Amino acid sequence: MAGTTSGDGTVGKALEVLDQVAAYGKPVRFSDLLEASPFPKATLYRFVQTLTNQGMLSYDSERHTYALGVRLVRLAHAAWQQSSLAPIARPYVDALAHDVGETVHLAQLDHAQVLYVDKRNATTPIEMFSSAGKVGPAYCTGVGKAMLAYMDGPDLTSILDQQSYHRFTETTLASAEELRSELRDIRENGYGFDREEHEPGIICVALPILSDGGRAIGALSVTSSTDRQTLAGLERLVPRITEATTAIARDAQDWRFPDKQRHTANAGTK
Amino acid sequence: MAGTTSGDGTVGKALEVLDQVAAYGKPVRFSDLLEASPFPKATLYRFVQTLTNQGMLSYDSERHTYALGVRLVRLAHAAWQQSSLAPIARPYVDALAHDVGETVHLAQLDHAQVLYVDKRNATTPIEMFSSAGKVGPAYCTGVGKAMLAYMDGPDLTSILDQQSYHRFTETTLASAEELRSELRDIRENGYGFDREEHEPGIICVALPILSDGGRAIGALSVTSSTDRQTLAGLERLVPRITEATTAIARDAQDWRFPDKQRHTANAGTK
DNA sequence: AAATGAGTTCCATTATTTGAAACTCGGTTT
DNA sequence: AAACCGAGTTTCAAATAATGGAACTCATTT
Repeated sequence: MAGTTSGDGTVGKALEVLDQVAAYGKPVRFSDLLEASPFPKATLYRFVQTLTNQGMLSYDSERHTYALGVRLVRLAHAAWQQSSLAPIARPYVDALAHDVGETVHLAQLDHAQVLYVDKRNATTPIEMFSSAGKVGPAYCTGVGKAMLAYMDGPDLTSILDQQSYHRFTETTLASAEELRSELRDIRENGYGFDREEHEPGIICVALPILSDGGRAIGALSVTSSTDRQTLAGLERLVPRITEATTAIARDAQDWRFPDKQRHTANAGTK
Repeated sequence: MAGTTSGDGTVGKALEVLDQVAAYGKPVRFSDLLEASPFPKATLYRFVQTLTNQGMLSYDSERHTYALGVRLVRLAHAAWQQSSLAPIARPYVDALAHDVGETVHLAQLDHAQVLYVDKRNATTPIEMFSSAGKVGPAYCTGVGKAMLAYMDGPDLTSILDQQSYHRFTETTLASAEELRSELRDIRENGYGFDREEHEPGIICVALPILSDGGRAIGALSVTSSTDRQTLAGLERLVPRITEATTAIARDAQDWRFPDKQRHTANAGTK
């Protein structure tokens, strides 16, 4: 009991402090932190000290401010490599982006949100963390819907319940019912669209990346604007995108679980 | 006393587990972790549970494996924005890379190591996390030496003591004494070179990014190969790079500490 | 010179962590 | 089929580490 937010003992509380610093968005003084914190001064002080010792926070002794530390960056780098599809998918995403000449997104599901883990844009060369690491809504993005389409039961229900269903545009699917019906269509077709549901003028086609077990372990989308493209035009890219998603799925299976191979039902297709 | 590695109570130990998972490099089973861990089974078990609850680890229930969690990626995204020079430096790094047509690195010091926080390469467009988040040795890289050159006293000594002084190449400075002498030169000139000290055939020129207080808050380097460039050729780029470093230093001052402005001695140079 | 306030330390109390051992549960061996 | 095995999970009294009210520094303000 005594649950503030997390409930997971000391470690949970310390991590809460990390989030607080992250939420502040810029280097933060101790007193600012104290104000926004549920912990008494001495306690918070010790947390901040520990986290700083550990490299999770960095302390600027000139300004007396704390910021998120570089150890996080190192850990995130490792997280990337081992728990995201990005390193596996890279060559395929590169090739796909090159071939289609449009923006390509690689995303995974993080609880009820979409986490973008990679992005390739034909024109602007790089966006670093600013795109990777970003989160977005699941219910009104192509990649989000493509992944949700391959879930069911209580898992899906729980996620659908957590969506905000904010009506960003005219076409936003703003209820769980509409969304469920859309998800059925997507599952039938094997791909789905974003019909300006999140941003006016922005459309995309998205495909899930499916594990052998049929779970969506990620999704790939090609995004464009209504100026340049039509939904039909994007739909013509589906075969090309499918090449990428199946290749990524295959490699993910091999790489992440090289020893324990599964009852590979669908092997040998080409 | 009782010092395993960190010593910072429960939080330190939990973070140690995170590092362990990171070091493993791929999804890891509980028993593998247990083998490599100084903690008894029940203790480790609770840590892993807590970290999973907290989203710092993710658990794959099909394979019974743990991997670094996505919360890290989100936190790192924030760390980037607030505690690295990357977002501030971006436009200048872009412009510099474009002008010089060579690879540009932006780095910061993380304890005794160099942490690369951004990279721009004229030819290949993107490398995402694979470059950002990477760490390298301080004593034999251009950026590392450029930053060390602006440290002194016990801080410097402590860092010099932590270097491995592995002799990567013929020209590697393989002792603290040689390095100290080199650092003096760099401080005098305001810039330094990597004379194939880390990798044969790879040379670079590096400049520190200096705060008003004269501390090196980062470094910028232009890297090339002996095939294409000479040290003298790189040296000719120093004025152009200086433009970038001073601009970044100025913006860093303004952005990170917008309220408390310093006695800006060097303002108005175009 | 006194007062303020941010940041830091102290220390007895209290709650949490600790870890050996016991248990559960799939799967394998006899 | 019964016994076994090993990975993973839970239990609980003892030990340890976290807690936070209050006192203290030290720089800045009035």
